[in-house]
Amino acid sequence: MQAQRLLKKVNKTSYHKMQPMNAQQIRQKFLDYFATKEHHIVSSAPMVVKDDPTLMFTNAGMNQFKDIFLGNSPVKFPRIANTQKCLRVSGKHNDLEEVGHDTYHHTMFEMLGNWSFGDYFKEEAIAWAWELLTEEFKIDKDRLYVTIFGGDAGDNLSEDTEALEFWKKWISPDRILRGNKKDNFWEMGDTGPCGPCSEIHVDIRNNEDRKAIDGKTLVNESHPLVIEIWNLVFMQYNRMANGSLQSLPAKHVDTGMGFERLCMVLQGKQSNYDTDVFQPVIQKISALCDIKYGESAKADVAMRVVADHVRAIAFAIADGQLPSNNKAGYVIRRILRRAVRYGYTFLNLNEPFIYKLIPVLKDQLGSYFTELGAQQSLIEKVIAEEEGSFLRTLSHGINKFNQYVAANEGEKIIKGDFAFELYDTYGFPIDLTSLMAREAGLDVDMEGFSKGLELQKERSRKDASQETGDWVILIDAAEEKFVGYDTLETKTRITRYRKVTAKGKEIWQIALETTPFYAESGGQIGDCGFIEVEGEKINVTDTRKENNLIIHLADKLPAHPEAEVKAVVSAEARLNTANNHSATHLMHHALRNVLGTHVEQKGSYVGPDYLRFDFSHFQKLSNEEIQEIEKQVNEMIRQNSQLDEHRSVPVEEARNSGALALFGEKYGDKVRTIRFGNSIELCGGTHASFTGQIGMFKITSESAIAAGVRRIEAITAAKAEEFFNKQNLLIQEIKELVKNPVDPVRGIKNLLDENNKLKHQIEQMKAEKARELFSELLAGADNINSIKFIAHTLEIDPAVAKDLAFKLIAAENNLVVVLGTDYEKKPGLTVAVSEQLSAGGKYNAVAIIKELAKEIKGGGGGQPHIATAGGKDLNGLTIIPEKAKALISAI
RNA sequence: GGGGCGUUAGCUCAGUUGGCUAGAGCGUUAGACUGGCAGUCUAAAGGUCAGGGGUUCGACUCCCCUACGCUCCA
Repeated sequence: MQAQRLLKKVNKTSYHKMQPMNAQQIRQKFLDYFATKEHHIVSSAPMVVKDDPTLMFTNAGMNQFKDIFLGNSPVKFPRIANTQKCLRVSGKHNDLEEVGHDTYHHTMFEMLGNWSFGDYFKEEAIAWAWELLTEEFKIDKDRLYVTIFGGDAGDNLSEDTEALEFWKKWISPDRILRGNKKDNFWEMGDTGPCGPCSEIHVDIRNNEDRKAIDGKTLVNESHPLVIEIWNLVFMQYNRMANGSLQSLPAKHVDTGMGFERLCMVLQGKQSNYDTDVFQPVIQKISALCDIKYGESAKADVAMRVVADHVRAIAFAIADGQLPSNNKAGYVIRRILRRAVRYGYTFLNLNEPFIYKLIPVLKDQLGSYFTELGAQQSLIEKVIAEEEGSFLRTLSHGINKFNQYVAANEGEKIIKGDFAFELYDTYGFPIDLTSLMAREAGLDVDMEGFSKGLELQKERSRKDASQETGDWVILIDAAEEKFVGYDTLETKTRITRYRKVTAKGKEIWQIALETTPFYAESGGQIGDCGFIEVEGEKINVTDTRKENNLIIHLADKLPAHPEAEVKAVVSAEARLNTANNHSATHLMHHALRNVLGTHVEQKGSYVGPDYLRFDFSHFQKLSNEEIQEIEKQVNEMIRQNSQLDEHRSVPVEEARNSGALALFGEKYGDKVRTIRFGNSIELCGGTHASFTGQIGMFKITSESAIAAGVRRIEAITAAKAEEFFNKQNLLIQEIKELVKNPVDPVRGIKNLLDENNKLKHQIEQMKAEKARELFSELLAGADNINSIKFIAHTLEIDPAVAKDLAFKLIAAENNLVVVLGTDYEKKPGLTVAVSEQLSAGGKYNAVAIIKELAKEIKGGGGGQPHIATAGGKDLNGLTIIPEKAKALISAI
C-alpha cells in the first residue's frame, strides 16, 4: 500500500519515461541484464569480513574478489555481477555522525556491480552501463554526465583517451568531463591493483533549476541532486611499494552502483529515504513514536538515523557479528547506540523499540536476503537486549550528571574533564551532555573535552603503531599452495617475506610456495612449528591468512632465504587441535539433536588445549541436556567413524546433502565437506582421521555471552583424561581427609554440621564470657573525680575487648574504660568513653590512648569515644591500669 | 591491544581525610489497622564489603595481583 501511494506521487514529477519500479524489481533488473551479457550472478558475500586484517566489514562490492585482483586466487568466472551488502562508518565521505542529517549517506547500503577478470574491458563496460541506464531503466539522457580520468603529472599518466573515445559513441563530448586523480583514479590501497575510473552522474533537479544552472558545473561539487550514480573502475596498473606504476598483464573491470541512489532516481524521489527501501521502516518508526515524518526537521533526522542503522545492525547480526566491546562488534554497538540515542532524544522513545522494526525490514528485504528471516528471532533478541543495556547506561550517566551539577552549584560551565569522564568512562554521549547542560543553563567546555579525547587517541595510536615493510619477492607470480591436509612436512621455497615492527619487536612474515601450515581460519588457530633452511632452524610461532595468502610468523629471517626450505608443523599441537575440531563438529551435531535445529554456530575457537563453541539458543542448558550432549558425542567417538572428506564439492550438492554452512559461504563454486557419520559440515579445518582418535569428550563450562547466544567450552583426549584423573585424585584426597572412604559426601556433611555446632558453642561461650566480664568489670568500677573508671588487662581478642567496651559505655553514661589485651603474643589497648563524657570534650579516648600506647611501644587512634591501639612490648601491659588511673585523675 | 571506571543486602545504589562495632530505598517475612481488595503503619530477617596478598594499632576505604563487568580509543 505504502509503496503504491509513493509510486503514484512519483508520476507527477517523473523524469524518466517508464512506470517506476519498486526496489525489488530494480535489483532484479540489474542482475537479469548482466545475466544476458553472460555474467555469472553470485550472491552477496557476508558483510562481516573474516580473513583480512585491514578490514572489519565489506565496504565495497570488490572486497570478496580482492584475492583475485591480487592474484592470490585463480579466476573461476571471468564475468560476474551481484549486489553486495556493504557497511561504512568512517572514511573520507562516511562519518557515522553525518548519517541521517542528509538524504543520501548510509552506514549499510547495497552496491550493484559487474566485474570482468581479465575479460572485457573499457568498451563493453561503458556500452553496457549506458544501455542499462538509458534503455532498460529509461533515464533521460540529457540528465546524465560522465567523467573520465584527466591524467596526472606526478604519476606521469596522460588522459584516459580510451574511455573518452568509447564514451563519445554514446554521449556528446560536452557532457564528458575530465576529473583529477582524487576523483577519477582508483586505488585499492597504498600498493596493488589500481587504475583510472569513469563515473556516471545524474542530475535530478527540477527543470527550472536545471535551466538556471548548468548541471555540468555541479558534477562532483557535493550537490545533493547532482550525484554520482555509477563508478566504472578500469584496473590496468599495479602500484609498487616505491610508488611507481607497472602495467598489469590481465586488466580488470570493477564497477559499483549505489542501489539506494538508483532507486531514488528511478522512483523520482529526491532523497534515498523517500524510496520504498526506507519508507516502510520510517512509517513504522513514525507509528511507534506518534510523530509524522516530515513534520519536524529534528524528528526526521532521527527517523532517518534509526531507519538506516537498523539495517546495518540486523545484517551484521545475521552475518554472525554480535555487538560487543571491541573491534567489529564495537562498531555495531556504536551504530545501535547512536540509533537509540536519537530515538531517545528526538522521538521520545525511552524503551527498547528498534527490535520492533525487524519484521518490517524482513518484509522489505527478506525475499532477496533470506538470512533476515532465518535469524529473525535472534536478531530481535540481541537488539532488544542491547537497547535495554544502553538505556541503563544513559540513566546512569544522567545520575552522574545531576550529581555533578548539584555539587558545582553556581558554576556556569561544565568542565571539559568531567564531560570527557562521562563520555570515556560511562559511555555517555557528548551531545546529550551538551543538551542537558543547555537545559540547566550551563555551557560545556568543549575544548577541554576534545583535548581529553585527543590524548586518549594518542595513547591508543602509540600503542597500536606498527610498521609493515614491503614484500621482498623471491619467486614472482607464485601461487602459494596449502598441502597440510595430507602432510605435516614438506620441502619448498620462500616466495616472499617482509618485516613487521610493533612495540619495538620485529617479526618476519614469510610465504612459502607450498606449505603444510594451516592458517588461522574458521575458529581453528594457526599451526606452529619450524622451517629449516641450510641447517638453520627458525621457529614459526603462528600462521595467518591475509587475502587468501598464507603467512608464517617467524622471529627471524633465515640467513639464506632463497635456499630450499624444510617446513615442519608441530605434530602434537596439530593432532590435539584436529581432535578438538572434529569434536566441535560432533558436538554441533549433538546440540541440534538435543536442543533443536535453531542452534546455529555464532563463533568458535579450536586450539590444542580446548575448544569453545558459541551458538544461538535462548536458555541455560540444564545439567541433563549437557549430560545428554556429552553422551551423544562420546557415542559418536566410540563408533569410530572414518573421516569422509571431499575437497571440491559444488556448493549446491553440499547443501543438498545436508551440510551445515556457516555464516553464508563466500562466492566460489566448490567447497570442502567434512563428514563423520551423520555430521556433515562445510569446513576448511583439519580433522581426526577416525573419531575414535578423539578418545573422550567433556564439557567444562556452559555460559551466556549475549542475549540468545550461549557458549560451551570442552576438552578432549589427553586433556579430558587429565581432567578425570584430577577429579579422581581430588575425591581420593577428600575420602582420606574425611575418613569415610565409602561416602565422602556424608563425611563432609557431618563435618559441616559439627563445625556449625562448634561455631555456635563458641559464640555462646564468648557471649557468656563477655557477660561475665561485663558484670565483673562494671562491679569493680572505681570512682575518680565523680566519674566511673574501669581499667583491666585481659587475655582476650582485641575485637572482643572492643565489643565489651562498647557494651560498657552503652550501659553507663559516665564511664571511662581502659582495657589492655594480651592476645596471640601481641599487646593491645582499647579505650572507650561514654558518649556524654566525650561530648563534653574533656575526656578524649584518642588523647588517652596515645599516651598509654607509649608503654607498649605502639600507636593507635580512633574517635573521641572509642579508640584502639597495638604495640610490641607485652611487658608494658602490666602498668597500664595504674598509669591509666593516674592519667584520668590528672584530667 | 592501550586507557578509565566499577564489583557493598534478593534488586538499585550511599558510604566524606583509613577509626561513628557496614547504611538507604525497593523487595521479602511477620504483626497491627481496614468489611474484602488495594494499601498504610510497625518490626524483623538478609552482607566472606568480588577473590588473594600487602601497608597499618586498625582497611569497604590506601597499594599490588587475579577474575568478572562497564566504557572510550585503536
